[in-house]
Amino acid sequence: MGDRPATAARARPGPAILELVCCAVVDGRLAVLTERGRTARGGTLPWSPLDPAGPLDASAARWVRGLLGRAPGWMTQLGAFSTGGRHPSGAVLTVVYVAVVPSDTEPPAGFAWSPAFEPPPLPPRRQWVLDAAVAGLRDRMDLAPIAFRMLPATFTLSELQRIYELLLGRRLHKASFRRALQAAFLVEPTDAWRSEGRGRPAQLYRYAPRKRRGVRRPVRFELLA
Amino acid sequence: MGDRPATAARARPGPAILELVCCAVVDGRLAVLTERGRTARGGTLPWSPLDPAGPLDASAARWVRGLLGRAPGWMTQLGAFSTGGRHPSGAVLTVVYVAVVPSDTEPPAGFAWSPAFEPPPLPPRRQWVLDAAVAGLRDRMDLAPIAFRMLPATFTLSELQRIYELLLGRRLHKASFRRALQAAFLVEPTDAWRSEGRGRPAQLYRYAPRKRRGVRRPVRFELLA
DNA sequence: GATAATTAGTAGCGGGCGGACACTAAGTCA
DNA sequence: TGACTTAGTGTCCGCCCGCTACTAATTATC
Repeated sequence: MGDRPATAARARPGPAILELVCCAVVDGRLAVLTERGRTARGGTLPWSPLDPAGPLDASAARWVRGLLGRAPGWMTQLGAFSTGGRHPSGAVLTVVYVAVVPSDTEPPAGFAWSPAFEPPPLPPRRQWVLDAAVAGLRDRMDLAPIAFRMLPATFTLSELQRIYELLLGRRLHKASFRRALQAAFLVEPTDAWRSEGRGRPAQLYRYAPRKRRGVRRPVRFELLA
Repeated sequence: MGDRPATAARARPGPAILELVCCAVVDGRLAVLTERGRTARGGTLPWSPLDPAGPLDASAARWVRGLLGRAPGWMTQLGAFSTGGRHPSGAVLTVVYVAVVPSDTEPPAGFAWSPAFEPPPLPPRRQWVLDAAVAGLRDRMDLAPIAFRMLPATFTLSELQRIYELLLGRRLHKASFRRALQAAFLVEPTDAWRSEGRGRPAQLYRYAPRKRRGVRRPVRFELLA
């Protein structure tokens, strides 16, 4: 297995595609963009043939921007996976990207928001990719402004906290959440307030991160295995 | 192994390859496995044509095991990148894997350990991949037993701490490091001691993680951007 | 209107963790 | 024998994080 063929053409794989897990919070639940009624075995995720010219991230960004009609709030590559030869496109290799968009993003024609935690029946490989994508969001949300990009330009701190709770899958304590947020210099208050249903109106904030260079985490051993 | 015509690459994605960033601690420095004298523009990383059958992780694991003569201590996929059409194989897509092996691993014929932080001249894309790989190790070493798998079966706690310091790029405090390690139930002492040069002999430990279910991290906002 | 209910936001307490210093232990080297 | 080097531990202290309890401001209900 360590040998190389005389010509690269021998092991030439079939075409590769891009696949997108696009997440948003819709109706208070985490939702993912799916193409409906695509195959008998279940829905598909948005996909596109891969443009091999230029950086992959740039190609993916262009495609997603065209698909959604707007640039995603945040996007990253999840990884490459073999399709097992079962993807409708005939591709054997798929590079999966994960994106988040604000709640008010309209799904493109032919697509719909599906609940990420009770999605419509998906083929096992795509279900696995979806789970991995949500886990990837959860793992990175303390290093990248993922939650902030799932919100409009101004938002209440309760809305922000709800996004964190949805992605983390557990309740958070209000006071602790706000204290940590304040210490991180990530948001600044606006002079606007919003009254939503019952209860006291909430102040609106905007995402305005300050410098904060060189925050060194303590070493932690959190491996469970 | 000449370049593939640009038209063929544009018509459909050309072949893809696997590329490996294999790290170890050699002579007290972080080292990466490189193939020497491969091209005039600089060294290359180990690579192989991609086997499109079966899961990518399994294909990569088989290849790396054959290359090194032993299974890597730990391995994960870093991501997929376009080569810019400049890889000697003619591939336009490369899937990069990162692996770590213990210090006593002999480089295969034609390969050598190069210092990861002052590597031989590498083409810019490969240099970028190498940097991203080291950063990936640093980011994941508190969630995966990366440091432990760069050591032999038994090791001293000072050796373990030195691996953390190399990957994190900063000194750690001995007492704090051991306290956190103890609290995580990751190692157990053996009854062997090792005297290395001057100073008091150090007790040898082995990696023996215990259960530790459900350690919930506090929410932290560490995004700098 | 008065009162309850609901949501927003803050104050303060207490435990635990992590960084620092200081110390002991046990070997090598002159 | 004493200086030096490395291993390993005890302890203090400040800060972070979770919790409880409180105030503030609006809507719903009678």
